[in-house]
Amino acid sequence: MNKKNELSMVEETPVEGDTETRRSADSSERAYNTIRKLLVEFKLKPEERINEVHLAKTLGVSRTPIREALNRLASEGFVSLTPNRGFFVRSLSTEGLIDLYELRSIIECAAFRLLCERAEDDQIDRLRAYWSSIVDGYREQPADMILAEDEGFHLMIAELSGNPELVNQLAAINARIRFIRRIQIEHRTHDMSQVDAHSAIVAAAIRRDSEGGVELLRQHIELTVSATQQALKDALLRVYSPGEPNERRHRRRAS
Amino acid sequence: MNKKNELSMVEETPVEGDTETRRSADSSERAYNTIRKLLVEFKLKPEERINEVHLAKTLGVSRTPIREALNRLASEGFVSLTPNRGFFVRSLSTEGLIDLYELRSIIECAAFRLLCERAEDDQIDRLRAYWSSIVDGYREQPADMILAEDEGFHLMIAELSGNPELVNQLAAINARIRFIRRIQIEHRTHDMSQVDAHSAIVAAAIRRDSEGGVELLRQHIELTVSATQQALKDALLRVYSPGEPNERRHRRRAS
DNA sequence: CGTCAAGAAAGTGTCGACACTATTGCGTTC
DNA sequence: GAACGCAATAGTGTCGACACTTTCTTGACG
Repeated sequence: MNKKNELSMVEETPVEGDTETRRSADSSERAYNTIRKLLVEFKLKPEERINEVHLAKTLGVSRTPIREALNRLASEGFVSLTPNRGFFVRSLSTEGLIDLYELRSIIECAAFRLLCERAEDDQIDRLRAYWSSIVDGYREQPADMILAEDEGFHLMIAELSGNPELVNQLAAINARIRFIRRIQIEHRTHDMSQVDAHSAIVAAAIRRDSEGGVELLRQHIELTVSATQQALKDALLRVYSPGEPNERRHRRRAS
Repeated sequence: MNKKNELSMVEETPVEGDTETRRSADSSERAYNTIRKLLVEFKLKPEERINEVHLAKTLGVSRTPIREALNRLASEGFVSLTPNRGFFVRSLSTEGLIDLYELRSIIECAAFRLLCERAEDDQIDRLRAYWSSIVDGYREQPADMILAEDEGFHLMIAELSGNPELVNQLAAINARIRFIRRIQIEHRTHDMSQVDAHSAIVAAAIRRDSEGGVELLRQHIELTVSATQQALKDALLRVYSPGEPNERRHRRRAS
């Protein structure tokens, strides 16, 4: 069997240098983070069946924490579970992504409205301060940094809505679209417009211009979507790169 | 042997009558459903620590499926996980509930707008047909039935938005507030208004009156919230009722 | 009497093993 | 040589066991 697979490039050290049977801190949590990263980076490919034993060996743990992680990832929509057949990587169509962005837009716009209604002045000022603290040199950051700061900005809006459920939802959505956002950011197609948009949104928040801010947000996100669609095509192309056979597709008997 | 504690009133038969070592169909799934029901019905009380071994014995399975179920329930917000200390039943404050309803309102209103924009005429007609098929005798149904039909109605709106993510979100939210909705429905405080509201919403959908329908929905849900707050108080009262001793859960040998 | 420490008990986190199910591969039949 | 079993293989679902951590108990000390 070939398959000294491409997964081994994971930076997680399989086993710590400790001869005794000392268990590592929290296998389940580490497994969760690692697998999620694999999914996010397309190391595990859409539609692919996930082999638990294989993964367990790669991460140097037993199947138990792997399964716990996969269960969590399943309820978060990263993978799906078919009884007696195992976990499969969620398929990622363009549609699916658009749906997610639409959901994100809904959540964020609603959050902004609530922010305008409810947030204290000093909270809004914290938003302003946060953004102005990172706006300088925003473009020059590495992609991961930009991504984190952008997510932070939008999450802060959700927080200022005063509804923690909105924060949770947005965080979950972010996690699911992060991989493609990173790709998109690396393209750097519309950097400045993003910076401007954030500033404009802050301004709208300060004057508590609910409808104006919502419109800005909507456009901001919509702009991202169209840029993202192109990025997605590139990504998919890269994933299913012609070099790889990648064809042991699972067919259950077609009736 | 069996301690016959209060959990055993769960209808789940611990072990199937099969002499051979045949495993039951899907322990994990059954555990998930059972535990969720326990949570929904306050058999497991807010803030309470969940004892895995105990639960495992009660359901007649090992801890593995229990833990898988709990992990799922954790990502769905039913329970929380503290490392090395285990799972705890999510505390349920009135605020938390209001936040959830607010989220629900956001999702549903957005779904209705999308429905007005995108749904085909025959889809909307299916909504109308579904509602008119159950509107007769709606009041006379048992609470569980009403609940299911009401959820079905609202889910259908989400489906007609064309965005499956909205359906997922709404379904998840429904699961989390179901327990209190049932209690509220048993109170039967505003039956007719609910029936009327649904009919009015259908009418708005038919004439694709986006804003009108949204307003109806918002009011409909808001009405539910206020009715629910009272129901919640009753429920909490019942849970922590002084009448029931109910305190030998994990009180091992009182000295 | 309160408080603190050490030991006991209870409980979680992970493991390796094994039963059961799905899939693959091979030989047989038409 | 395609379709159909049927055995071999691979992989998931669940279990009981045990190491490690937290919580409770007990008893010495102030």
